[in-house]
Amino acid sequence: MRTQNYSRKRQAIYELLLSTDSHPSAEWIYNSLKQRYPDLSLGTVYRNLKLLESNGSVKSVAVVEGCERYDARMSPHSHFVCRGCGRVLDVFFPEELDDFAQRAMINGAKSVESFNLIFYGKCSEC
Amino acid sequence: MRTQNYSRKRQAIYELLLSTDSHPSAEWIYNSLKQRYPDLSLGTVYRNLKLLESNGSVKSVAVVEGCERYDARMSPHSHFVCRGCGRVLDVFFPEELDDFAQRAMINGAKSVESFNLIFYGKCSEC
DNA sequence: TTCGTTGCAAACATTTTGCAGTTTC
DNA sequence: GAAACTGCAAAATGTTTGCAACGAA
Repeated sequence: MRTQNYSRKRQAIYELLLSTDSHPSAEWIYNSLKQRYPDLSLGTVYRNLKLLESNGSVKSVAVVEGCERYDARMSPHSHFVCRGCGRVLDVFFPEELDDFAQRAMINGAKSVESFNLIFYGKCSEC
Repeated sequence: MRTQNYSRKRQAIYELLLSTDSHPSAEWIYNSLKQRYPDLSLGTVYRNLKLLESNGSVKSVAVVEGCERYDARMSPHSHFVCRGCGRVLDVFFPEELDDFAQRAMINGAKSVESFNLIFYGKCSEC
């Protein structure tokens, strides 16, 4: 990871992600911060999301309708994606799943670093 | 699903997907079939993949480096994506996972139709 | 004859990038 | 002052779509 300076906008993006559980897209973040930072640009949001991701500060949790969705909650959990409205909800799974993941037979894999579990269906408002 | 005619190219796309376990992208399919069908167009591949998917004949199993990857093997299993080369491997999980999926606590979901489990890591050739 | 299918190219939408100016340290 | 960061706009990318011609039933 390359050394990085402090950046007020990066900080704001990160804090916004920490403060919401809506698993926002870059665009959503951009629109949310645009009022407070009128000179914010979408490119900056994208660049900082990538940077925060490579940091391990945030994660891309799903791609919904072509848009990457991010989460700053880094504790192990998974997600539910509503096929109706695209909402992304947190799903907490029993610890057994982590064990399970270790035991999964994966022929041809040298190392397994992570996994991503996504449920699909309809949310209660759709 | 709208009524559909026989189409030689759709058939070829489907059979190609059945015959490989490489979980190809639209582009890969296009290049593979281009020799046999010199007038094949990429749009046709995309259209038919969507159609086969809405059919339930194939599935999109992952997005790797921005490309949708497809599978015609419809029995329940999941996938391993190599972070080095983008290879997609089949992963067969014990039935317990299906049970587990039923039990996952999903607040805010009305119905859960499916789930998708993807492992990430390095394959044995990377 | 009807309507599904196709090639082609243009359109699209999201994301990335080059550059010149600004900020951080 | 060096290197990181940013806005802007252009470019790149993967995918979708409109249309006129073609093919299947």
